[in-house]
This record gives sequence, C-alpha cells and structure tokens, in this order.
Amino acid sequence: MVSSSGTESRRVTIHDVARSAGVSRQTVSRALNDKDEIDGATKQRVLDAARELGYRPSRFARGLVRQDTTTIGLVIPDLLNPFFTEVAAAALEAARARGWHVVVYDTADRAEEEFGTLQVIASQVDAVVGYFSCSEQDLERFTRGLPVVLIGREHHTGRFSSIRIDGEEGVHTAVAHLVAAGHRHIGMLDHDGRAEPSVRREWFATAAAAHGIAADRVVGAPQSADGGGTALRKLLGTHPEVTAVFTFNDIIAIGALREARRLGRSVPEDLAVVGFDGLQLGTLVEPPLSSVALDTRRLGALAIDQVARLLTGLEPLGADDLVVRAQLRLGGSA
Amino acid sequence: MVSSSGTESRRVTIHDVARSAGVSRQTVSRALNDKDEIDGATKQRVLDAARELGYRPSRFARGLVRQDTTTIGLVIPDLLNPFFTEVAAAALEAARARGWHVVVYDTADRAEEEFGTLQVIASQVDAVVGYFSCSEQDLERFTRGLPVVLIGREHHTGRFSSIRIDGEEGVHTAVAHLVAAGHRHIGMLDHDGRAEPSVRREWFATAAAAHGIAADRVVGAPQSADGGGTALRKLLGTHPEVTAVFTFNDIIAIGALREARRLGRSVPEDLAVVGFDGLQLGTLVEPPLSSVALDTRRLGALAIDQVARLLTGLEPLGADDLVVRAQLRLGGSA
DNA sequence: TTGAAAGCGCTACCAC
DNA sequence: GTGGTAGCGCTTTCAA
Repeated sequence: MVSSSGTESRRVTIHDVARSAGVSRQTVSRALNDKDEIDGATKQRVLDAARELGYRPSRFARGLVRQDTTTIGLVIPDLLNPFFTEVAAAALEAARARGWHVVVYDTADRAEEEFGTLQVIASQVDAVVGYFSCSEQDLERFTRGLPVVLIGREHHTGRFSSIRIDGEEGVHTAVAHLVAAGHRHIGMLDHDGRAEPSVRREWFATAAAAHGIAADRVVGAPQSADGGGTALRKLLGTHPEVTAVFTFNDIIAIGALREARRLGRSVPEDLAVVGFDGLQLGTLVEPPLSSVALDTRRLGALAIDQVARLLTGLEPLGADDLVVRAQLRLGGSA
Repeated sequence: MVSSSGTESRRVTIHDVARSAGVSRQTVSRALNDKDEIDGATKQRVLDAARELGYRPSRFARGLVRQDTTTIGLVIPDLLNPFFTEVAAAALEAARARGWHVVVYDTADRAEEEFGTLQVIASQVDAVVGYFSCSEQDLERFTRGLPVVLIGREHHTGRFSSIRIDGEEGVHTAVAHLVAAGHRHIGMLDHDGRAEPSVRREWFATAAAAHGIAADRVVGAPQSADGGGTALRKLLGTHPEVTAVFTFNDIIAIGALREARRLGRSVPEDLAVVGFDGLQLGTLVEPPLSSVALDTRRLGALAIDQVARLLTGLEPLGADDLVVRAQLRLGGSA
C-alpha cells in the first residue's frame, strides 16, 4: 500500500486531519462516520480538511477495531472456462447479498500455483471456497483453522466441507434418452486430465450397464473445444459404429459438435451429442446442446451459504444438503 | 469477521499463544514469521501451541504495522459476459504477477448497483479499476483520492485515468474487406443500451462513408445472442438487400449467425457477419466469427500497469499509451 | 458537543 | 536467543 501523491508522501492520518481542522481525532472520526453527536459546522470543517488533505482512512486500522468486514477467497482453476465463470458469478452474487467481499484467484489450471495462492490467500481472508487439486493435508497446512468449502470434490477428513456434484441420475436419464432414440453404440469423450477415469465416466458406465449396452468406447480429451473435436475424430476412427456420444463437459461437447459438422455428420441425425454442465454457452451453438445440466447458481450460492454457517458458528449443512444434482436438459443435439 | 469455533469464542490472539507456550508475544511473532533469531525448540513449542489453539494472525493488525499488501478493486458489469470475463482474467493475471490481491465486484449491469459497490469498495482497496456508467462527479465522490482507472470510457477531468479502445482503424479495415468482397449494402446491429448511438457505430459510419456506401441500415440489439438474432431478422425485414452486417459485439454477432442459419441463409455466401471484440467464443461457432478483435489481455494488463504507476508515484502513462487498438481478425463468417 | 485515554493485534526496535 | 516498550491508525468508552 503506497500513497498516491507523487513525492515522498507519508500517509495522511486522522491525526493530520484533526490538527488541520483544529479538533481532536475522535471528532474527526465522528464527522467521517456520520455520527450525530457533532456540531454541523465542526463537521463541515473536518470534512473539508479531510478532502483538502486527501485523507483516506486505513482499512487495516478500521478493520482492527471494528472487526466487521468479511472477505472470502474464491479459488478457480480457470476463469476463462465458462463453467467456472458461472460458478464464480453465482458466488459473487451470494456474497454481495451478505455484504461480503470476494477476492478471486485464478490458479491457471496449474497445480503448482495452488500452494502460492493458498499461502497468499490464507492470511488475507476469513474463509476459502473453491477448487483445489492438492491433498487435504497440504490444504490444511496452508489454511490452518480457516473455514474451507471445497467444490466438486469429496473430502475425507472432517476438517473440510464440500459441495458434491451428483450426476448419476442425470447421466442415467441421458443414456436412457439416447437408447430410447435407438442408439446402441454410445461413445464417451472423457477428460484426459488425471490418471484415473473420471466420476462422470463411472456414471456413464453404470447407466450403460443398466441399459445393457457397452461403455468401453471411451477416448480422453483435453478440456477444450479443439480437444473435443480431435477426440471425436479419434473415437469415430476406432469405433465407426458409434452414433451417439456423451462428453465429460460442454466445452468438449461443443468441439465435438463442430467436428461432426466438419465431418459431414449432421447432428442429431447422424450423431447425437450430450454434454455435461449445462452451460449457457450451449444455447449459442446450432443445434443447441443437450446436456446433463448443473445449476451453477445454486452451486455458488450453496458454497457461500455453507461458509456463512461455518463463519457464524451456525450448524453447518450436512453432506445430504451439500449436493447439486444434475438433470438432463434437451437442446437439439440429442 | 467471526471466529469459527462453535460457541462464544473470543478471538485467539498472539497473546494467548505466548502464554500457552510460556514465551513472550514477540517470540511468537518470530516463530510464526520464520525469523532466524529463535531457538529451534522454542519455535516448535510456539508453533505447536499456535496449532493447538487454532491461532490465526489478524490480517488487519498485520496490515496495520506492515503496510505492504495491495488490494485492487475490479468492477465489472457482468461476469457472465465473456468479454468482461476475458478482461477480468487478464487483470487477475497481471495483478497476481505483482503479488496483489483483486477483489471482484459484479454490478450486474445495473447502474444503481454502482453506488453501493463503490461505497463498499472504496474503503477496502488501494485502487479501483473497471467499468462505470456513473458520472465522474459521483465517481469522485465515492472514491475520494483513490487511484481509479476507467476502461473503455473517456475521462474528462484530470482526476482519472482511462484505457481507451480504438476501433476506428479496425472497423475501417473490416468495411474495406466487406466492400472488396463485393458487398454494397452493409447493415449494422448496434447495441440499444444508451440513448445516443455507440462510438462503434460512428466508426462504422466513418468507414462506410470512406467507401462511398450508406451506413443508415442500423438496428439496435440487446447485448445477447437472442437480441442479435431478433435484430438481424428485423434488419433483413426492413432491408432485404443487405448482404453483410457489422455488429456492436461478438455476442450479438453470434446470435445473428445462428439466426442466419435458421433463415436458411448460408454464411458467408448469403450473409457476411463481422463482430467486434474478438472473443475466444467466436472460434467455437461455425463458421468461426470474423471480428474486429481487441487484445483483452493487453487491456487488463495495461489497466493494472497504470494502477501500479499511480500507486507508486511513478510517471503515469499518458493518453497515447493508454490505448488498445482493435484489428480485424478473419474467421470465416466474412 | 467535544476531548482524553484505552486498546484492537501485531511487529519493529531496542535492551538484556 | 529472548523480552520490554512503543506504536501502526483507528474507534469506543467515559469525563468534561
């Protein structure tokens, strides 16, 4: 924090204003905080002096004595990914409704950034919300006693809260929809991020099994539209019999949609596509994307709500309430 | 700010830790801040006590004495609008590089929200960056002496800095491109937000005039894809001779693209479309959007750079450097 | 209506 | 290596 006036410039304090206005510091405080136990003329004189000197109260000093501002740290892997943007927007809105401030951190999808972010954040906020890929142990190491709410990730120690994303039923419905439309050979474009297959793929496998169809036509894709396109081509190369695909998320699905068009496959006739997330973005493409949709607003709001409980010592929500269920939303791509 | 442990719970201070570890407060401080003038065993004992008690330093007390954390307030009209998201992401990145914190505020595109936001923000940050629709007078009233950098808006008092967006040349190139492709009847889908026509429309008019074509086929559109679609239909209804459109921004252009497809007009053969902004989103649609593109990364970085100068008393950048020029980027839609 | 004093929680600077 | 003291800039008693 540095003063803005050009040269040298010590910070202008309440003391300077007091001296300049010929009153005491507490009178300055009264004038600035709109207390009524002050003479109108005095108040005006103080206000003028303050403006004159370019005085601005120190948020630290004020925070120290008033202990009433709450700041949440929101950690997002990638703000350019529309899904996270939607969650962030929802969280911001929920926080604003409570008069809270939200400091946003974008870890740029790099796990290494997380530690730095955590370190820097932990000393500056009252609670942390967001996505982390590091271990709970590391998380604990950096956040000490801070309330932490994880999104889209299970927690295994009692130390944390987490908002669970449950797409089992939604994916089941999606597969049922595809099967009802006559599809028997359904592929999946999974993400290729981690070593182990995604939970979404497990949901897909379960749903496929329930309908007596195979779930082994899976290709990994980077979480981008280009990645989705490439993956689709690879999938169709290996499994030309495929007439429908379910994807890890909407970004990948949109890439697949585009690729299908390039391959001369019309959607949904020649190839049905179902995404996951239910992004607003999905409504912009043609045909609009069918997707197993998540209520991102609820997701963000729920996280903030849980933080509020943690912060005020209210009874926190239990695991059963900390769930966002996905639902199939039909666009036209399937 | 409230303690997180359930009942009653006064804040755990450095004093408590000191007493519990049987040392003085400054020794605790040393242990926690990793100073080397401390005995290893003592340090461990202090750390243990701190963990035991769930101690977390007060950021206000620390900030008060160390005066070294910088926090920027970033005000965005709508985080769900990809353009602002890109700018925000760029600003976050630039700020992170400096070790600054960024508090993000979304005014939800409502002018009324601005005052509240400004009030709340002004006392919590060291500088403000972003989009505002209120008067400079109001801006000054709330921000007092705070450094303020406006984006995409001219300032008229010396009080503020602003990053200017210059699309004149880019739009000229775009119109030239359309004309070279044989288009003589070019319409525009402007935004319908304000009373007066947009600057982008003026650029369009200037460019059209330079090529000796009319620029009076203009329809207003809400800043959404649906809005763009509706506006295109209206435009083609009134001016069926139109074979190309320039739009206020990419969102509107994408809506127009979609509508064109629904109307059975193939793009770019039957209708050429050129947007403005150059969003990544434009590459996801088919055909990829041609757009007068802005370097949003540079925009965000420039804003943060100027804040840095203002904050440190360095010579601020002048108007000539605070410009982001738009350039035509061809996709396939024109 | 105003001012003096105390103290929020922490770190820096000096003694020891 | 450790502790005492002072003070960061502000608000909140309490007296005048």
